[in-house]
Amino acid sequence: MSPEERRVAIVAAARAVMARRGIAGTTVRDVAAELGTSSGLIHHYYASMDDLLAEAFEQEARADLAEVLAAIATGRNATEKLAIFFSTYDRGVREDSADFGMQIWLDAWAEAARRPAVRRTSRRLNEEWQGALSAIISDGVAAGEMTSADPNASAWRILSLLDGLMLQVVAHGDVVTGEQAESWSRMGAELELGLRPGALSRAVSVGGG
Amino acid sequence: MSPEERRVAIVAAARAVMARRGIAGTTVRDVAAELGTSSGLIHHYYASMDDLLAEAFEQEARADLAEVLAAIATGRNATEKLAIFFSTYDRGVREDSADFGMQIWLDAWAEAARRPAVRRTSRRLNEEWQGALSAIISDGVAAGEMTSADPNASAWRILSLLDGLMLQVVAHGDVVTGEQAESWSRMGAELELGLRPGALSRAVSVGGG
DNA sequence: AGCCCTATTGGACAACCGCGCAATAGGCAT
DNA sequence: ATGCCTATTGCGCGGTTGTCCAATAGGGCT
Repeated sequence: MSPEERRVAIVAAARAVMARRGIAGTTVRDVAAELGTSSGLIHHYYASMDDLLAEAFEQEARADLAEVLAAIATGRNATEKLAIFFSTYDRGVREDSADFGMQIWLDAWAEAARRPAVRRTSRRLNEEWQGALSAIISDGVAAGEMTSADPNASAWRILSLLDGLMLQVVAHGDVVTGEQAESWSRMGAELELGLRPGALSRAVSVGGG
Repeated sequence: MSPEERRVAIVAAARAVMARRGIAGTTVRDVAAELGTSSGLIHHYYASMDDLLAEAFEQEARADLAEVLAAIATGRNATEKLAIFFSTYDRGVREDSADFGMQIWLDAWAEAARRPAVRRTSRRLNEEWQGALSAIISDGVAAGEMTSADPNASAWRILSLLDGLMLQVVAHGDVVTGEQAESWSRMGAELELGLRPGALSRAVSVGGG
């Protein structure tokens, strides 16, 4: 296996373990076991565990973002794009929780205070999520589909509401169900943007329209 | 020192270390050093570290909750109580960040996946915050001050929006400022409850009226 | 075939963790 | 003063972590 392929394989293994055990729970030996190689090999390609974790978190988060952005791009107007945005979170919530990567965000936010590399990555990715939402809202306002006195603030509110609700689902289990988090965040967004109730709730088949 | 005093002193030391290093970064030896005693003594009073951390976190979080509830009790109607609720968060944001305990909530939510005792405590405290908000909203709706089709859901939305915004402030610094988080969450609550813009923004001096 | 380079191994290492235990010390009742 | 009781000590145990390194294996070039 070439050095380039090996580096890719190591990060892929780290992402798999991270999705299962979280950032804080990912160890060198876990990654090595996932990869089926020795632990020493990881340090032959990555100088420190912090570097590997930061790289793996960035790729994991960015892959998720890219996937959602691609799905959003198929929407034909701002309202439809937002509906698709929520439907991707819907899909994430309903999936087998082992595959759902929200736990790594909880770890990233908590670890941000102590790991500068993780903080920078986490912040940058959060800004990109907010920026994507803000752009959609601005377009929607310009097109007369929705109203917002401050698209920037609206985007932060919608994203933070979703994060806050998902946080309860992931951290505390069924104190808030995934269905409630999804439904409530849609309702919050509709209210925020002056949309009629249910405007974001109708099923939108990704790629189909 | 009597056993009762000693238990109090141990938890106090644990809270001090926790505020400085976070939940995940608090070890038996750290607490012992803070207390000026041996590490063995901690286990003479607390069966496991998980128990001690959960107890310390619970006291820290409950003290904050009690303080806010006491301030809220001075409000003469639901709208005023909500305004006071936000003003206490305002105070927290503007304080020296070293004293502001939001970081331990980030740790608690992340550690919930790995520490059962912490998860139970975190969940219970979050439910109490939501319950307090829900009660105020129900009263406000009954009194005709505000509207909510589902006070329970409204309370979760308001709390989650605030948590999500504060999360950005604590984890990422000035990507969202404390003032923005406070202002935006007030606006979200006003929208959620059908209050006129600014209804929750006017200054309410705690205890004064 | 022979050689060299490097990917890879597998374990050693020090530092840390929670936890438990035998020994001790110090106060209080007698 | 004596003796008991328990708070407290200090260290050791087993296990974990990230990191490092000498040894090896295996593939490509001469």
